[in-house]
Amino acid sequence: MAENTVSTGSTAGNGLTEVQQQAVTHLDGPLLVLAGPGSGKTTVVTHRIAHLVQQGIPPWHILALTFTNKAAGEMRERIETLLPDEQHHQRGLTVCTFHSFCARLLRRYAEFADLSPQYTIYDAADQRDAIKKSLSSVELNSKNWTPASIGGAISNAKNQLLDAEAYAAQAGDFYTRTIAKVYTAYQNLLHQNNALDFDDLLLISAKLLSQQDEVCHELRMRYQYLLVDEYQDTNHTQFIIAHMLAAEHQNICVVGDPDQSIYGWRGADIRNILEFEEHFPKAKVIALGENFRSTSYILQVADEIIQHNQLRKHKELFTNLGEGEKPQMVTCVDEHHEAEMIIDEFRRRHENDSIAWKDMAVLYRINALSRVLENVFRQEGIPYVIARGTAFYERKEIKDALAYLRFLANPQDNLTLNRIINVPTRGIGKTSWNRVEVNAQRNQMSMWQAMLQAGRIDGLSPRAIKALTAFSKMVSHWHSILETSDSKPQEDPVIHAGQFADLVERVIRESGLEGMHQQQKNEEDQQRLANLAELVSAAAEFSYPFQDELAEMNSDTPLAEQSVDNPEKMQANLPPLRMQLQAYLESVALVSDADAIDPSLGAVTLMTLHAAKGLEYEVIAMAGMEEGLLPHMNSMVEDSKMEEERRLCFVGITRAKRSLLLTQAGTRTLRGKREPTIPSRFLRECSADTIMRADFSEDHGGDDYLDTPMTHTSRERQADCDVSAGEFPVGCMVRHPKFGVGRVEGVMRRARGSTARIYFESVGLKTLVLAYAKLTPLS
DNA sequence: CTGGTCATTTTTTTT
DNA sequence: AAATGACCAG
Repeated sequence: MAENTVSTGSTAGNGLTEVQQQAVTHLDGPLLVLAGPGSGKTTVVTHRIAHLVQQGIPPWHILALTFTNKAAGEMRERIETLLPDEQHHQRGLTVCTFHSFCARLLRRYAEFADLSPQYTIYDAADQRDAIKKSLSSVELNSKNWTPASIGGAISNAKNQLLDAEAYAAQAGDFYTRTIAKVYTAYQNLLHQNNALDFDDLLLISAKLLSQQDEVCHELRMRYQYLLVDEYQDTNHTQFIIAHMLAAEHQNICVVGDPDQSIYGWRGADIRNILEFEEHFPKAKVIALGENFRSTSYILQVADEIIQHNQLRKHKELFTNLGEGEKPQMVTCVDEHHEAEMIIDEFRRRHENDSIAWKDMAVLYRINALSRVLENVFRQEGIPYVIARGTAFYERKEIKDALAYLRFLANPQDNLTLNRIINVPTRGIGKTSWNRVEVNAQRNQMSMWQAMLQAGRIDGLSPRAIKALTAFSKMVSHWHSILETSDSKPQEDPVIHAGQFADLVERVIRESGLEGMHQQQKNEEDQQRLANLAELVSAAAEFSYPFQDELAEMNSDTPLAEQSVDNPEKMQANLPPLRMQLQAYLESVALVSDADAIDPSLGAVTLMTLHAAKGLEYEVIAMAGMEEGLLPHMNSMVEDSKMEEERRLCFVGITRAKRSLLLTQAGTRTLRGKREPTIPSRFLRECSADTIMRADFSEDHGGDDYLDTPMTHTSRERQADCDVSAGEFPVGCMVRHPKFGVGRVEGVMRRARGSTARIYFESVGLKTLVLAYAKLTPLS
C-alpha cells in the first residue's frame, strides 16, 4: 500500500513520518488512530481524505464528522489545498459536525422519522423554557425539581438512546419515575411545537438508522468511507450512528486520544475509543506518539500530571523540538494581579520575542474568570477576543429578531411565538394571550392557528382582537413572500442571494424591533440597532452550505452520476428562500464557542479549557490553578470526574508550543465573595525540576499594589523593572518598605520581568518582582 | 397592561 | 457581580 501512495505523489515528500504515512494510506477496513497531543492528527486526517480521493474514491462517498464547525471548516480548507482544485475533487465531500449532519439527515428523511421538515432546533435557553413549562404542566413545584437537573437527566437518557417511553419503562424509584413524567411531558411539548433539542438530533437520527432499513441502506451506499474525529468525546448515540453507517463496509476510521477525553459530563463515553478493537476485531491500530508541537519541558509537565490518572493506558510522549523553557508557576495576590502578571508576560513575549498577539491564549476553567482578564486587557490596550461564538446570538435584540425568523420558518412553534408576540409591546398582554392559549388547547391547534381566528375567541376585548389581527396580518404577509419563492425557481442567483437579507431586514423593520430602539437615543439602544444591522449583513453574507445536496435533491440523476465537469449545472438553482432561512437558522443554532476563533483578528484569545481542545498557541497562560476551580469543586468527590479534570489540565498544558505560564490568585472573588485559595493539586503532581515556581502573593508590598492599583500601569512597572534590574547586582544590599534591609542573592531575568531572590534579616529568603517591590539600593 | 424596584440566587464545562 | 424573578404602583 505504501508504494501505491508514493506513486500518486499526493503524500510523498510532505514530511509525514512513517507511522503517519501508514495511517494515511490505510484504505479499507476499520482503523483506530491514537493520536497524542500535537502528533499531527489533523495532518493525518486531511492527507488521508485526500489520499482516498486520489485513489479514485468519489468524494461523495466520504463522510468526515468533527466536533466543531471550526474544525470542519479547517479540515475542508486543508483538504482543498491538498487536491488540485480544477478537478473539483472535493465536490460532494461531507465534512461537518455530528449535529449538523444529523440535522440535515432529519430534514431530508423527516417523513421517516415522523417529523415535519420545518422543525426548529431548540437551544439551551429554549430547552429550559420548555422544561419549565413541562414541569408546571405535570404540576410539580420547581423548588425540588430544577429545570437544570431535569434537563441533565433527560439529556443523559437521550445520550443513552432512551426515549421518553423507554425511560419510563425502566424507571423504578420515585425520582426516576418523576423524571419520566416530566420527560414525557417535555417530549410532547417539543412535538407539539415541532421542535427538537440538541440531543434529539442525535437520538432520532440513531433511531432512524436502526429502524428504517431502507434509509439506512441508502446512507450506507452513500457514505462508504467514514471518519470520526475526536472519537474520545463521542457519546453512545453518536457511537450507534457511526456503527450503523459502518456496519456493512466497515470502512471506519476513528481518531482520538483517551487522555483528552473531557466531555464525560455530557455523555461522552471514553470506552468508545478504548474498546474500539473489541467492536471492530479486525481494526488496525496506529499510535501517533511523537509530539511536533511543544518543547520538552512543557511536555514533561503534562506527562507528569497525566501519569497520576489510574484508569489509563501508559503512553510515551516525546518530542524532538528541544528542551525549551521551563513552564512557570506563579502565585499572585488576587485575580487582578493575576491578570496583570499574565499581561506583563504576554507583552514581554510580544515585544522581546516578536510573538504575535494571535499566537497567545489565556485558558481558564470557568467563563466567570474571563471578566477580570477582559477588563485588564482592555485597560492595558492589548487586543483580545473571547471565544464565545454564541455571545452575539444571546443578545436580547438578536434573539428577538431570530425568534421572528424562527417563527416564520415554523409557525407551530408556540414557545417562540410567545417570545415575540408582545415584543415590541403591541397591547397583547398576559390575560389576552392566556385566552388564546386556552382556546388553542381546547381546539387542539397551534396558537398561531388560534390567532388567525381571534374573533371567535371568547372573552377577548375588541382591542386585543385588533392587536392580534394586526400581528397575524403582518406574519401572513411574510409567509406569502416565502411561498412565492417556494413556487418559482430562482433564475438570477445574485438577486436571490440578496433576497434573504432583504427578508431579514424587512422582518426587523416591519416587526417594529427596529423602531423600538430608534426611539430612545441612548448608548445601549444605539448598540442594539447596530447589532440588528449586523444581523442583516450576516444574512447577506450567508451562503447556502449544502449546494451539493440540493443539486442532488433537485435533479433526477444521483450526484454520483452527474458530470464532475459540469459544476454550472449545480449552481443553476439556488435554494428557495425557505430553505435558505432554514439552513441559516440551523447554522445559528449549532454554532459553538470555538467557532468564534479567528486568528486573522490579530488578538490574544481568551477561552475555556474545553474550547481550547484541538488548538495550539506559542504562548499559553492558564489562570485559576486552584483547588475548586481546576479541579473544579463539583468534580472532587468522584474519582472518574477527578481524572477528567486532570485530563482537562493536560489538554490545557499541551496547547502550548513554547511557553507556558500557570497562575494562581492568592485570594479570589467569586460570586461576590472574596476567599483565600489553595493551589491546585495538579501543581503538586509535577516536580521542581520541570517547573519554575514563584510566589508574589505577599512579597511585593501589598500596600503599593492595593492602595494605587490603577495609577501604576503594567507598562510603567515593566519600565521600572528594566531600569532596576541593573541597579541590583548580586550581593547588593537593599531596603524594602516592609521587610527592611536585605541582601540580593540572585537576579533572574525571567517571565514577567526581572525577579530577585533577597535574604532579609526579618523574614528570610524571599523572591520579589523588582517592578512591584519598592526596593531602595543601599550603597 | 406596563414598567419599574427590590430581593434572591447563582452547579462548570457545551453541541 | 450579575441576572433572574417576585412584587407593586401607576
